[in-house]
Amino acid sequence: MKYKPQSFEAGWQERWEADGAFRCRDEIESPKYYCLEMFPYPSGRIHMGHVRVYTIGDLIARFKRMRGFQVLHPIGWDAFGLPAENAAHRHGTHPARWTYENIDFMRHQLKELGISYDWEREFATCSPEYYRWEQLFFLWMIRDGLAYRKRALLNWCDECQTVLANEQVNRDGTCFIHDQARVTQRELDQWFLGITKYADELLSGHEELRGGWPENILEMQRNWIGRSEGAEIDFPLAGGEGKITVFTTRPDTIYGATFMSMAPEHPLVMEFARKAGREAEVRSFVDRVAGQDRIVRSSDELEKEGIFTGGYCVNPVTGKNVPIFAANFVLYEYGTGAVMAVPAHDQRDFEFAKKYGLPVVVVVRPEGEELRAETMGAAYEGPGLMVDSGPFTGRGNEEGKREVTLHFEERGIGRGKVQYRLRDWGVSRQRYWGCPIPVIHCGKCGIVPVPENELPVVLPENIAYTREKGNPLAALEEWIRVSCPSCKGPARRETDTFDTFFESSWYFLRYIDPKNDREPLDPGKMKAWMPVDQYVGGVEHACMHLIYARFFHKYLRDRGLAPGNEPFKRLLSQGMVCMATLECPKHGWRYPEEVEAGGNCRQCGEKVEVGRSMKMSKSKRNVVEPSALIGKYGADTARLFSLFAAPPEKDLDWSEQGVEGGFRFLGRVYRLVAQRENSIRAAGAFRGDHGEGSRRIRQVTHRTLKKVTGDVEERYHFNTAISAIMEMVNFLYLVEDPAWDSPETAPALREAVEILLLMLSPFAPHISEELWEKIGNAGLACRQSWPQADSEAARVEEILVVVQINGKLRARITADPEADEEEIRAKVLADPRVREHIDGKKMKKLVYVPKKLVNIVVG
RNA sequence: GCGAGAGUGGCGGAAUGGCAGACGCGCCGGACUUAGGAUCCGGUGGGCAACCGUGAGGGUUCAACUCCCUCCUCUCGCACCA
Repeated sequence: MKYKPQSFEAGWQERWEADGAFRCRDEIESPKYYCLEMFPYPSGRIHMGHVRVYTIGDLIARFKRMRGFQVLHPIGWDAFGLPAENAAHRHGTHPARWTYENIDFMRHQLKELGISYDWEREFATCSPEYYRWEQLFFLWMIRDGLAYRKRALLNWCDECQTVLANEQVNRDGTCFIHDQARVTQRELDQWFLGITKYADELLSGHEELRGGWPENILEMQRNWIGRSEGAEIDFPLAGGEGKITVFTTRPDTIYGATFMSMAPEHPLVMEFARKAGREAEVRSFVDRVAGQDRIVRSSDELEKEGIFTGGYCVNPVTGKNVPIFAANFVLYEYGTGAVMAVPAHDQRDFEFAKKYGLPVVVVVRPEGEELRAETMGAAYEGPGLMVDSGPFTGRGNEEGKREVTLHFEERGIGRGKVQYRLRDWGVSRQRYWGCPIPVIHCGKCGIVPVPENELPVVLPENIAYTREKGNPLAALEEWIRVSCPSCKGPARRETDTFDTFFESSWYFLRYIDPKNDREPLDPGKMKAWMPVDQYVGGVEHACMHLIYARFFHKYLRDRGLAPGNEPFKRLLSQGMVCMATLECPKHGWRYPEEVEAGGNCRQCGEKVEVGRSMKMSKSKRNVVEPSALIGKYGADTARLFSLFAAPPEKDLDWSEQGVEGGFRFLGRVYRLVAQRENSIRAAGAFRGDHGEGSRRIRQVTHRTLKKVTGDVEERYHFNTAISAIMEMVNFLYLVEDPAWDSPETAPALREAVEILLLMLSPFAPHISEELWEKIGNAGLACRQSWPQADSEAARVEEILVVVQINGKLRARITADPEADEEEIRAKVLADPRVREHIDGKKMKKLVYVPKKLVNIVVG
């Protein structure tokens, strides 16, 4: 009679597989439902974050299946990426082998959790059968002018002889492997995708997503795309040819532009310095700033710094010469990399001007107030009237923005411009373990796309990991040397590979048609199955992945492959899994198993300090191994606790004791049913009430069913759904023994248990199957229809009305559910506790909230 | 600095503007038992009480955890967005 999940969970997993319970046919036979969780990077083993996201997705998938939908619930592997190469360097394992071994292990772990995937659709993005198609997409993008080449600055480590990701650069600007090596900026030709062409649509698409996506994610994307309206203005160079174009959102302040700031990386900076003989000092400033970590450079703490380049340009409206500075806060990647500085009306410029003694000229003043440059303690960034602005003086500054821009357009020295913060997507990576970029470099013809019929360009896997430095592909001469598809002369393959976000930008489409070897995607199937009805994943992908995937989908839509404008109808972004940290004064972070029950370090016996709950991470050792957890409590407990401990979008605090509670609850369910097994089997189907006991049981059953259905379907409040099920179980435990065998109540109890097991099935599927079978049912529980709540049975015979006097709770009365206001009012006023509070006082008001509350205001 | 969130018992958390603390953990008590760290049953915000209690202070309302304003603290994201 003991609940031993280890004795039956694996058996049910085999049964599901054998029955093809989660296989999804291509042909749609009932309303489709596409439930997708963000696919994992095969890092080695799954962690609690995975358990959480896949459990949430599985709950939804299983629920929708029982609701009669044809559910597509696939899984695969985001299998290209840096860690595989790092592992190769560290342990000498080939990235391919490392990756496929990890996949095998993690697949096993996911199966152990009992997630209801259609495994027939599984793929790894590192297989040529997958990536060949994105090579094709890329060729289309080149043809459509969406993919183009541009020089871009990258982190370069001389020791590694390769480009580093931002995360591989230490804070102090050194390499993560060679902490003596200074990371420098190097300009390389890179492939870019013109995502900014879709910037406006990515923004306006939010209208379609509103309601289905969390508002905070949309907000984050909005800020990421960062549309701003302003103007480009040309500043001629003083005493020479050429001009510098700036972007500004404040063309109305042009008369106050007293200097110009440029990004230190801007090529013109050194040019000015050379001409002015200031090369040495400017070079040292530029090197220092460029070497700074990006985070450091963008930090608020960073003091605004700059250096005079030696160059001047001319303010086009005042005609005055303005000095050009290189400044650490100007970003090369945004706008034109140069900013007109208006110290009176921009705080950064103000601080900069004060520091370097540059003139401050007021050109906008708040209405009805004076503003004097000499007495200003900070920039005035608010609205007002334009002053000292030539013909625009006296104009409101909002109006001025438009008129100044118009004026420039007429003179041909400026133009209105919408600028995005979003930048085009650089997809080139100088790495081995990625999808080869299918182009060939020919000395004569330049860049030549690999002909479509020669795809895929297969990533050669027969490489030895002896080479320590650089991209191993670059050393594979036999692979690199090809003849030019165009002139047949000698040429060389591109050795860069794609950013791995490329793979994750369309995998959700490929799941619909994973085996197609004639074309990337069958448009008919796409039309039938897209969009993804529910996408589940972490908030860390709010901007990059989710914007790239939306962009890709829009591009494929334009190519006629993907239907609709948006790929993900609903998004659930789940919170992090956190756990308290344990810190030994001698040994630092401790794993839970490194600490004795009494709270002392196993190694030294010192008292271990229990720290606040933080995101689970190996480095802090505050982790729980899913497999260990499943081994001890079973998959159902792991799942149940993940869903019960917090609502999905909030962070979840892991607690071993909480897990125990979940296990105990499932044990209670198990014993409740297993102990009554024979009685339940013997009971007939429910055919109508037989008295008060039966009615009461059915009332609880159907009220619970109603609540659980609503919580899962409408509110996505899985934790409260579970607590409702717990209440129902508590109730069933209080049912007296004879009732289980009495013909009056047994059928209602049988119905209660069946509904209980079906409700539990998406949360804790294994125990539900086990008990479902135990009470004599043949088919799989997960294939049953979600039960229908009988609202007649759920009806209560009495309602509780709360009585407040002056807003304070003073009494409770019960009434007939059909009672009208008159009856309830009379009943309330007759209540002795109410009389006590109102007698002798003047009744000013009586508020009646139907069937719920009466509030009497007395004076 | 900007942006997004969150502050409710000892803990995780409940509560369409309508009984604050459902459910679970922990703790306390009881039953069963040779035994209990199993199981079952019950109790459990503070205060002797009137009452007081949802980060602090204001406001709106018959009624505020919930709406509005000011502030504090914490978490997350960020590319100083000109």
